[in-house]
Amino acid sequence: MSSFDEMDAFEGAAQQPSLSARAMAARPMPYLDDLNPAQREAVEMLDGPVLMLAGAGTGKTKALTTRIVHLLNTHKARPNEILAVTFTNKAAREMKNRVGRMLGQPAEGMPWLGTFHSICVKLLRRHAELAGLKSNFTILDTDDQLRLIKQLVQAAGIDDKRWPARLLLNVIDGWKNRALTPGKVPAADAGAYNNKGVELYAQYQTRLKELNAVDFGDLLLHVVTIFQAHPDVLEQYQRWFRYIMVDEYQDTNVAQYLWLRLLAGVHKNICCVGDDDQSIYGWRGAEVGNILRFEKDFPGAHVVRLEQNYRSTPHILAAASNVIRGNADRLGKELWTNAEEGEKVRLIGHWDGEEEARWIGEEIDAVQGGTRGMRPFSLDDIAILVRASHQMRAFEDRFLTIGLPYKVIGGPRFYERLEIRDAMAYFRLVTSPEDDLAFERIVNTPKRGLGDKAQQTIQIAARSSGVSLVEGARIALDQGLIKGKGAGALRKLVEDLARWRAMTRGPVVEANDDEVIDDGGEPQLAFGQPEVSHIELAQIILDESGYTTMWQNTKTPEAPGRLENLKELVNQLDNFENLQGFLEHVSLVMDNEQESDGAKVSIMTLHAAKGLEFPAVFLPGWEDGLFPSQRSMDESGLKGLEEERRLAYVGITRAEELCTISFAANRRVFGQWQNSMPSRFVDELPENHVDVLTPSGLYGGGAGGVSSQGIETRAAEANVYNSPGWKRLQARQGQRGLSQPKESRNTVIDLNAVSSFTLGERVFHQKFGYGAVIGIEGDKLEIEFEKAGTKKVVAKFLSASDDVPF
DNA sequence: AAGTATCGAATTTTT
DNA sequence: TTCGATACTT
Repeated sequence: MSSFDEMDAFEGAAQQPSLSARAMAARPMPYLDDLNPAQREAVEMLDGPVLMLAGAGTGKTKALTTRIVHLLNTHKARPNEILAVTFTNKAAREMKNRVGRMLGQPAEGMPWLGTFHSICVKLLRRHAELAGLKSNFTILDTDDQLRLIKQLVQAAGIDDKRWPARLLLNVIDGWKNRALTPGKVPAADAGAYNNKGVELYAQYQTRLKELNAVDFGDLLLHVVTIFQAHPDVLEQYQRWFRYIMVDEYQDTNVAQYLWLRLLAGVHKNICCVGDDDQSIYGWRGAEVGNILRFEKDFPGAHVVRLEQNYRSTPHILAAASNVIRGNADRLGKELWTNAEEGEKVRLIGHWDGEEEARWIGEEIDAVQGGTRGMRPFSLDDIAILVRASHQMRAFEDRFLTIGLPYKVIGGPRFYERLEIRDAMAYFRLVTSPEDDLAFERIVNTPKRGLGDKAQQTIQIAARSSGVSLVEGARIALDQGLIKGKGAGALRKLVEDLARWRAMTRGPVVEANDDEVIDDGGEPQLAFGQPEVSHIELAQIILDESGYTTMWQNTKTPEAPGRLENLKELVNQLDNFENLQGFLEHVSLVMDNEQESDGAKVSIMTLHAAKGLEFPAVFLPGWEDGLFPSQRSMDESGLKGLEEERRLAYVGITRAEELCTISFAANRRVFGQWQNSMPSRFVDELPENHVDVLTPSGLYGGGAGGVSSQGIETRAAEANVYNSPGWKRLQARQGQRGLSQPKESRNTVIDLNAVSSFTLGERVFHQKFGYGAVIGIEGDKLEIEFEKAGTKKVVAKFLSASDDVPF
């Protein structure tokens, strides 16, 4: 499969000539009139290297998509000759949609628009043998990776107390990000991980090959390695991709950079879009240097700056600009806007983290109601952006108490949840019985009485015969090596797996999709097997394996949710032809946007907020040590601080109309009280664009200046009042303030909530679990939870415990 | 092999 | 404080 004629047909471009035909027909270029001069320049400069420096909110996606349309319209390239790379599936999807909309038809004919990883999977499946793999290799998730590495560490006799496997994983990932194969790791770095780093890395790679598996880093690393070792293969692609476009270039790592350079080697038509000021993934291997060096890397490069901002008010932009000015290594950009003045950025200090959460809760109410002299905001318009996810908790607790609907964005994602991974491991094992990692994951889940010893026996049996673990288990059973109740359970498991597998071969396949990848598997018709759809099969697997039962018998508060998720997983299968297609999809597309009903405040990390925008943004926790993060500064020094500053910049520029920054003098960290100084970034806010608010409470509001002097006063105060007695007093005052003035809550909630619970009733709460009602105050109930202690909660979030399935 | 206790650690996480 | 992993107990 190396000729490009085949490639052409394979990718579906030939079957869909209509796209290019249509583009050809579209003579006029009205889309160009929608652009400002800078955008237009970026769109029309099609040939040669181009760096599009696009500040926050300057319409870079628009420019990027228009550029693609323009390429097609001017016949510079056919849809399948354009390589357009993004980092996230979401970005890829959006681009695809927008291009499709502009062309007036779905952009299905662009097979090479996707994430780095999904494109690399395509390439690697084609040339797998050049990397010592079969083209149906599996892609491991972090869980699998870690399990594998742990085994190697153990085998090497390393004390994983002192040298956690997790650390080695990070080291290896780091090398892969830098495109370093074991042989290429520089001597200076080889000392990592107790001097065994490189050795274990090599072993790990060997093991992956044995398993016919790759990790995320490998997807790029293998492709780069193949390109470097096989110039003929590289050249085909170099010639094929006439135009290359890259989104979020500031986030590329070395491997991605090399990949791009190699591919752009012939035509040199590469257009990178990015913003050096928004590089916040350095800790993950991203190299700001890539974007800073662009003009050197690609001689004759044109740099276009997109500086007109369509998102935020001048005050917000001024605040952001002033903060980011503190960074040294910048390409330089100044955002401007035609927007109305609007509100100044608001700054407020609080006594402690709880008060901060309380204040923000009240402020959201005010902003929502249209007080503050602004238009009323919907809860969907409001976001709280934190530096570290543990900060979210204070807000969740507070919002739960006052009944403010919220959603946490970017927590553990659907496919990363324990129960989903378990279920997927079963599916994996059914579609590919040689998937040892999947087997290890579920042999004893649910409990089958197969402990360490039994599993070791299986390992040995498998290894001595050179077969998969499933086969090894069969052998071990036949030889009577496994005893006790485990034997029966294991036999059942092995037989079940075979039986389920037989069911997958039912006459289900209707191969018509344009992306069918022939993995060499032979679709056979099996006779005598019941005809079941993959959806039914999935359900059968979960039921017959006892996995569903296991959760039904679990009486922890989260069990019902897990069962829900499993149901949702089975529903998802509807979108796929078969289990295999589903698994392939999931390994790369880990996101699953669940639409929620009703408007909700969003809570997320600053990292998760990149690329998003909200009319009103709250930025809490601006304290030195927390933000900028102490660890970041300790580990990466000035570089770390600058990345933190970019994070501040990203945070501020998410806001369209209202941006509120806050900090607290005291915060409970790991159960210990700590006091802290306001963030140094607070000092970098420009005074004439900032309104300093005074906290509403009686305490903690003494100082109010933005100057560092005022700040020091505050810190001193904090020390004085840091005694336990004071804190108890504050806590009590806080409690009183809580129940008195706040009765102006959503009446909707009140109506159906008030009388539905009685004293002493047993109830269930999504987050806190089971408990009993010990007090009622309107729609707020005091609940004594079995696990979580006594809490005040709004009735809306409770259900009578009988509702909950066991 | 499974349940319980104890100890230790706790940024950020696009794929 | 809470989570998780490990070690010890039954």
